[in-house]
Amino acid sequence: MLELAVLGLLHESPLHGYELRQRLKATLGTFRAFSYGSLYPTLRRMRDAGWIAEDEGNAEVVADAPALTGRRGKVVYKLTAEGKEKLTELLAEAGPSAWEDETFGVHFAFFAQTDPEVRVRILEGRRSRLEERREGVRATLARTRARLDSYTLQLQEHGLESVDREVRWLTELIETERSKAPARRTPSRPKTARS
Amino acid sequence: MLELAVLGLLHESPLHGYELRQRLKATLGTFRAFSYGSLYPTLRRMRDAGWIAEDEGNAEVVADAPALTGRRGKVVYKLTAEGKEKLTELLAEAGPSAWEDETFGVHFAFFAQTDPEVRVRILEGRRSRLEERREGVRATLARTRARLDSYTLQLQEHGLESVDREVRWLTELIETERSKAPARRTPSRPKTARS
DNA sequence: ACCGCGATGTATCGCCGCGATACATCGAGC
DNA sequence: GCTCGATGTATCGCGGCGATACATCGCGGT
Repeated sequence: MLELAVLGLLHESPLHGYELRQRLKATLGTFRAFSYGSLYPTLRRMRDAGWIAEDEGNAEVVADAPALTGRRGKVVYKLTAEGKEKLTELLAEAGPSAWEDETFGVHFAFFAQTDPEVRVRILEGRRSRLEERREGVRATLARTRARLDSYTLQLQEHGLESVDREVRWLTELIETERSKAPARRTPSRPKTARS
Repeated sequence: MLELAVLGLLHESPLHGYELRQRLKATLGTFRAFSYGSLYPTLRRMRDAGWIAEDEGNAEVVADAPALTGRRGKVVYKLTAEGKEKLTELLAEAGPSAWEDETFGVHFAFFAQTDPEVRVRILEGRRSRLEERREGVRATLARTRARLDSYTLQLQEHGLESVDREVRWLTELIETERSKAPARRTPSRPKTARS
């Protein structure tokens, strides 16, 4: 969700749309771009919801250009108290919504602001989500393999390897995360064998 | 685009929505799912455009259940002549639209039905698209690296590696493709499949 | 003999995000 | 003096998604 990303970014410092977009690119990299076609409407929505406020102050810049049709100046946004609250709430979210394809990366990008326990739960959730998908695809593939041409097959196998790779990455991250944290009475099973 | 996938699948045999969805899963695997929320509206659109036709014939099944509200039977779709034409047209598409993230996989899945020269051009286009993105992200990363926390950094680097991996995959495929084809000379005029 | 459940099957709704496009300002370099 | 690319705000249509609703069918369990 773009909202979390905007909240997370604005938590560091007030920004205007264009900067927000640059920061989004710098923060999410290959993972996601977020076009203006998403950004501006989202900003509007968030402002209407009261999570962010437009920080006027560059109004003088406008002064020298009088009655120009829709003269627009920079619009700087900053977090409101409700916005901070919402951010905290979203950051604490560790359920399914946080391990979806599109969402996970955003949550991960703001892990520095996330509670360590929540981090592990998101990581594990994401991993099982991926493992489920992998098994589903593997099952289907086993059933239909014979009927598929070589290109389709290669696509499937490449995809499966990609998923595998991400699972391995997540496993590493989980281990690092666990070793960083003082071995708190682990509520989840220490070494869940194969899933 | 879902349309290409549907056309490609129906080219093999007539199918109804549910089967189409199963085939979609079996064909695209991890790459994409395509929910019913996309499928049915698309089917409607394609029918209205005249690319596919509803193959009635299971109407008798309905007979024994008289005035049931919205009694629905299977709706089998098959390709029309225009649909076949459209499929040929889409399969010949080798321009930017074919190397987009969401589109590429669908094109690839139907490579068996695609002209060998077009295959190579799609593969190469996809690869440069990915390389461009990678360089862009690398540049941004070099500029901002110092300011990023370790999680953001890890996300970026994982993403970069994924892109790298796909580039390598594509390179292999291109080589295989070239060695399969009798080393034809530089394609007669790029035809620049703009659009 | 009955029931429930999961697979089969069609369909819609609201939301989100994308790419394209338009418009406007500004500094740098030719 | 001019164009060009970066900075900047904004909208539009559309394609896809997840959730949801509804209906039928065959199977296994009790």
